[in-house]
Amino acid sequence: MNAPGFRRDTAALRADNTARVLAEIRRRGEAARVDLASSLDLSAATVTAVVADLLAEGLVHESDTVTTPGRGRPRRQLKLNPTARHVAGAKLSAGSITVAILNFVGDVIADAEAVLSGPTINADELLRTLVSTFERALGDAGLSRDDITGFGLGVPGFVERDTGFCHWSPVLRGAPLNVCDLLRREIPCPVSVDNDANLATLAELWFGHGRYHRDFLVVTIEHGVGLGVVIDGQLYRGGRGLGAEFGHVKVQVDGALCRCGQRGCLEAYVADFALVREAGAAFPGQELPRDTAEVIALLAERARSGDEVPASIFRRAGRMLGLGLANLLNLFDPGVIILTGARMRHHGLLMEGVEQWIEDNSLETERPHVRLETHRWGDGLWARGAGALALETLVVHEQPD
Amino acid sequence: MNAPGFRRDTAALRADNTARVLAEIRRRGEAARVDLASSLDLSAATVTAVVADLLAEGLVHESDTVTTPGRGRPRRQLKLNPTARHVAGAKLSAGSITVAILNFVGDVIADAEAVLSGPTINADELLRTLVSTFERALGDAGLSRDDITGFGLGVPGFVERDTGFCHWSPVLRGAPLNVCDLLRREIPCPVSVDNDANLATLAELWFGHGRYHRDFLVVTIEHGVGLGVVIDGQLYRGGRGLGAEFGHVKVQVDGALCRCGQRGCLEAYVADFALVREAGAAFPGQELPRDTAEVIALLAERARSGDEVPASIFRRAGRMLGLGLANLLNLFDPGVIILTGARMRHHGLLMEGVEQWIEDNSLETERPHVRLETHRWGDGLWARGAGALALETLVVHEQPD
DNA sequence: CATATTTAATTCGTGAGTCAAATTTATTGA
DNA sequence: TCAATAAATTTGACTCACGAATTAAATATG
Repeated sequence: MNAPGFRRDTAALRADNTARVLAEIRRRGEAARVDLASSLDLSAATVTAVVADLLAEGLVHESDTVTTPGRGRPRRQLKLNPTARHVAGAKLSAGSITVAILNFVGDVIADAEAVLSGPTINADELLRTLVSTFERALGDAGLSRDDITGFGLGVPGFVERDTGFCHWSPVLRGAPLNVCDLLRREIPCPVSVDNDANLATLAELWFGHGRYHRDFLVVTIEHGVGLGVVIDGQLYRGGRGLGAEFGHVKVQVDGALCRCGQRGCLEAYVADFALVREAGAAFPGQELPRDTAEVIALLAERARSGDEVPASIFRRAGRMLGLGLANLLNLFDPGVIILTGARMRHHGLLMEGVEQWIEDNSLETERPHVRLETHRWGDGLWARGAGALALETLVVHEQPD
Repeated sequence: MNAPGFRRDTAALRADNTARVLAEIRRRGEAARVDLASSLDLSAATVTAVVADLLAEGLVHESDTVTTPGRGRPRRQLKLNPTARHVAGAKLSAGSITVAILNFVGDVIADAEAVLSGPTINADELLRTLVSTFERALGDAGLSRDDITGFGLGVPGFVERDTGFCHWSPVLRGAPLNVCDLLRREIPCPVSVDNDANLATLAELWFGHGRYHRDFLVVTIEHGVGLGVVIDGQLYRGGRGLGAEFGHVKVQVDGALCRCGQRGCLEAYVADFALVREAGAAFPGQELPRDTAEVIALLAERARSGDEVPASIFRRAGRMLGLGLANLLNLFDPGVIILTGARMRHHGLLMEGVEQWIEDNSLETERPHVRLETHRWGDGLWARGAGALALETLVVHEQPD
């Protein structure tokens, strides 16, 4: 949008206003035309025209529920037609794939999960498992492939949304690889791929806290550390499409080895694998559980019960995270940072002192401090974000109507 | 632009296209209508209409020079009318103030400099010196205050452009302070204030290498370390207007003390004062020159002649800079980084190994590497950028015509 | 030298968008 | 039953950008 060479004629104007109306209705759940006019700063006439088109297309319904705040002609509430479109959102994680089916409103109406053969897979297994899981979710939703008009997939690692190119992933072997092309073999509708942290951010932007902010950051802490940057209501992916790689920001010169092969990455101190690695050193000779999550739970338990060594592991991780967050503040100056991801379960341990650390390491102004919002969302978050990605492309593609 | 509540009617469309035409002419120096149409992806009819308005307003002139590339009707080259408007740009540095007068094209037609009473000044001295230097420059240009339609000022430190608020500056005592309000007392035209690194960036964007890129970073190394971020052709100032504070990004946990009071800031390793501090330790008991630049020149000379201690100072600075730059790559993924500022004179020493460092510390992809462009611009850079800031506000303000 | 060719710029007609103002619609309060 | 009120729609004026046709101004050509 707004690209160089974007033709700014009146049709584009209308398309833009239509998209804004649609987004506003989704944001509010339901809204009367007056609401839209005042929120979007459009004239009532324009809103009427735009809405008329949307009603004719069947994308929006007029609800009869007459909410009467006083006298005067009652406002007709507008809602998105949930069944107008359906999209699928999928997320590749270490060891599993989740697929969700979303309706036009953005509600998850069905989902399915598959366990993978190991922590990393190849392209072949990705495609096979993805399709079968997709089919299962479709069955649950009572839909067929042709009912799906958009497919979004989240992949951890260095993924370019525009091209669908995956340059490196901790989960997917065989990179560099064009994931979009791969999926298109089996999926008939438009396919989009993005970094998983971007999808979590999209979910926040469309359905979560982000609806009420135009500029914010989302930091995800799970198997890795991810970042999503929202600037003026839009997800920012970097100048060439591969930015916001927070997990591989360096927090230490010649620091700990990261799974990406570099040294001193934030992930190498904060992510699952880093904590597990430390656990190995903390309990030498001791048998540790196979499952990563269990190791971390154990570590957390011991830290909480006063054991100094595991406590220091979390302390160091928190300090590095704080350093990284402080740097984000310096560079992006957001009003809000949303922290999310599974690791937020051990939130207390990790975040202990982080806020103080941030405060100590960011410039002092008279302005209100940045707000840190911790958002422990369900696993659905990721897939829902992938669905949002699909919905996004959907809307864009539909504009030339 | 594109703010929530931005009314997208046809008038805004025209205003936007007008601004684009103006910018394109300035970018190219001169251009025929066909050029504009193809570059901006507008129809010839639209360009004719827009240009007609600009000609009528006197902002643009049609040059008679008939450059004939072949047969056919010769193209009429369009140029900005240099004398259509005049603006002033000023820059506050440690120990001096520079003021430049720019014509509508963006050429510096006069400038003046004043030496300050010391490395830091108060608001009173700022205003007094600024006005007297401004008057001198005006005299040189043969203009009066009323001829100036915009005034831009660059201040190092934490400065908010939107409000004109200076939260902290290494040069200006008495912060927090609203610099815009201060200047308005004496300057009759619209006043804008911004962080100095942003102005250098604006200068690159309007007049320098940046004209050929839509996404890039500018890193300034001088008394401090500054950053400017250009996203999609627009200067990005952070979510709340105080972002891109590269100099105070932390490159070391509990690191060297910075003049801002925090620890581990990049500036505390790379900036002038950091090098001088190190020089003091490198030559204990030895008498060092008073002047910062001289100390650094001495340091550089000894390093070049093989003295290991001063060499290590530059080496460490370069390494920290490399770390910081690598982090910028991870977060912004620019295609180009422009390095500028006075310290680029010792470019060789500082940059030795930095490129390697960056490469080692950024993710490996099959894409072309980021391009590092070193741009040793004259001192006029800053003031010219301040002028660009003034020109920018000018154009925006003129749109509602 | 007259004419065709080529390219730049302008003009004109059309479709579409937005807006403000007037109008219609639906409801409440008196 | 009838004003008052507020939401939604319709109407009319205006502007914009576009494409096609037209005009303008040069060069090439025979």
